[in-house]
Amino acid sequence: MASLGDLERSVMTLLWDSGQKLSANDVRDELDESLAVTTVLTVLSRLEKKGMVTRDRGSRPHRYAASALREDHTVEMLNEVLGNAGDREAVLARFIGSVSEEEAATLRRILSE
Amino acid sequence: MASLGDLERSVMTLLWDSGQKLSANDVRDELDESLAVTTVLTVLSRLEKKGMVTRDRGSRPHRYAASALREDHTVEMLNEVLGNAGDREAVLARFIGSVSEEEAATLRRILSE
DNA sequence: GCGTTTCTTCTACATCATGTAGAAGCCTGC
DNA sequence: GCAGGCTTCTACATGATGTAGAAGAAACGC
Repeated sequence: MASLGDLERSVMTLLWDSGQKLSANDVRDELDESLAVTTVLTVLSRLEKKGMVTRDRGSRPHRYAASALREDHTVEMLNEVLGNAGDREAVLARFIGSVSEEEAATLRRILSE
Repeated sequence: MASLGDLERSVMTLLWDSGQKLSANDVRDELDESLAVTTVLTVLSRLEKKGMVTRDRGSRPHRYAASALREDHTVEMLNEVLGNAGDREAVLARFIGSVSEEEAATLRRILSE
């Protein structure tokens, strides 16, 4: 569902990182001066349709902001991947095995709370 | 990289579940009688190119098998998602929070080994 | 060996997502 | 009311995927 193209992802990353409402021009300037503003607007519209950004139509340059936390979106993606997984537990087991010792420690800490 | 279309995913699921080398006809029969065999062959070729299946050219109807365990593929996908995640730890923390109590227990067990 | 049947490969097309942007329409401040 | 900035519409190219016919290759029965 919420899979993103490269430019879409760049835009989302910017919105997530900035945590602000940005206009299409802001986005263009931060991302790539050479992009046409209409290109950015198209992408923002598509992201809005996907429910990834909200648009403030009240202010004159419309302003856009990420509609969900980046972490929440990522978790959604993770669950989507796991949804096509067959044996969820087996996958998690294997995933844990692929994780660094620090992360394992973090996970242990979180799980013990 | 290894993202799959619907038909591709169906084929992989079949190959993973069967654990056998299957011919294009086998796949067609199991999946959807109404599919043309050439369609299945095209998909299998594409999957081969993506490195998802191996083809046994020795036997006459060529036979195809999944080239990796389903779990390994899923873990790969998970890591791909996490690669675009920003703060990995934050995501994992949030993910753990979204998991059922049974799964949390399983994770604890795995982590304590 | 040869024709018939079966498989594979090539080629092709439709559709959809995405990147890209011009053209035209719409407001707003002046 | 009008110029300049914004938005919306429309459009096109590319690549992935689903779909499959046509043609070429190989094997099997005889």
